[in-house]
Amino acid sequence: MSDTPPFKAPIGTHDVLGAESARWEGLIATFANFAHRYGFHLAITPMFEDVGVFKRGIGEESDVARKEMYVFQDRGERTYALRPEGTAPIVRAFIQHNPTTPFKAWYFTPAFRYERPQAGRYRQHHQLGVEVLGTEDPMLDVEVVSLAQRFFEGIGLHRFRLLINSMGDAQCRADYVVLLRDFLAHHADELCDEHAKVWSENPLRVLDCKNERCIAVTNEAPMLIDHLCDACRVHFDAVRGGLRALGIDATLEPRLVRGFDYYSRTTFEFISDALDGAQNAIGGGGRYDGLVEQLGGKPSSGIGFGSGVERLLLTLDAEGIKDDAGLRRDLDIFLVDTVGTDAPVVLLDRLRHEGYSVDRSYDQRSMKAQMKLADKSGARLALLLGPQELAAGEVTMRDLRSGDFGATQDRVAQVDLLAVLAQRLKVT
RNA sequence: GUGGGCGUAGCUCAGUUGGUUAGAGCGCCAGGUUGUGGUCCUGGAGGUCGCGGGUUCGACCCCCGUCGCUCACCCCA
Repeated sequence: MSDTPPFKAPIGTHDVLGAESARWEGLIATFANFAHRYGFHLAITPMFEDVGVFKRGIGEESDVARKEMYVFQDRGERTYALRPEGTAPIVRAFIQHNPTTPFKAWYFTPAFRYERPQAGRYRQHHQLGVEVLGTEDPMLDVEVVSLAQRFFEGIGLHRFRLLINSMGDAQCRADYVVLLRDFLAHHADELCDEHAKVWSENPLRVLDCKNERCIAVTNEAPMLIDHLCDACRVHFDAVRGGLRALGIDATLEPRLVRGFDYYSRTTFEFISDALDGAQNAIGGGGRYDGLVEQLGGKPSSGIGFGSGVERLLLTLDAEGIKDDAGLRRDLDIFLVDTVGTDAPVVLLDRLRHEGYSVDRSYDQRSMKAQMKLADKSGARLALLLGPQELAAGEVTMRDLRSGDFGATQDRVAQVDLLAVLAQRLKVT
């Protein structure tokens, strides 16, 4: 025994094991399935990038870039950052490889931000998301938003809302910010303590401040949605029209201003009404028509969506959804072995080769103990292989889910086993 | 970075105004006769009471520090 304290997972991180990881598998598999249906392929990019990828991408002034990134130097003195979000790396890869467009990628990735952890917020969290690069067709906005919507519905969520807004393009947003800045300058002393000082640095931030005083001021402020240029207006109308055609209810929220600088035109956020904390956004995204150029590529538009896995799980709990889209994985078969020869391992190999999920117990436990394990495993069937069966070339097949205590078990000849299993395990 | 709450078995917690061998439920292990689960019964293993210091004849309990967890602000997923 050592007298040093045991190691623990770093602050704000957590291990996902056992029953919890089964839920993760379910969510990820479901998302992958939806992404494939919408024509996306999986993109895997490095967990760390040149720090500039993120600084230039999300904006040097953003909180994330300023104080939340995990930045480090490798032995070659290169400065890297652990990815704080999923979009910039995909865009960097898009520029580097110049694929044909539209380039549609989905991802599952950890994201790292140095923040104080709290409910639904971690230093390492995980996101599921999609990105589409290379076209500004508003139908893509509709597809991305509807993919998110259908995914949330698919995992069983009910109590959530979709908020949508347009941030305009570089030109009309800049024109609007002049208006807003001018307006705020006349009301600076009425803002909340925080924004009274810093409103000038990023006037848009004031719009989504939850403080009553800021809200009172901004209620009278000009809104970007009323100052879009014609092109942005037409684009946004097309997006909203498309969503309406799909029966997806998107509430216009002129105050919706997302944190990263790269957003333009369509922005959206999914809010859960089941989460009562401040961390109630279960997903969000938008268009980033300037980002590719920002990172050194040819002007090219893009749109994406991301959702936090931990927060989705929290939301499923809050809504009382136990089944997680029916993706719990239980064993098909648990093998009980009291012979202690090679026969059981050979049988396991055969069954697994056939595609069944099979487990067994180890360390020569009593049959009673093995049956308890079989029960806990959730397996549908127990196969018993003991001296009697071995001698007769049979196995005993016992149904573990037959509700009553009546023993529904049969002896099956080993030569017939696969055929019988196919029958028994086929229909659920 | 700032502030509140909490740290007792693997988990959820109890622990009387500080008093001697620290408890429960669940979980885990083993039994309940002759190879069989889910209910039930019996027994068992398992705790430096987060860590360090202080007060005291005596501290799980009081004080200080520290680390960790948690919740909130900020921002986001």
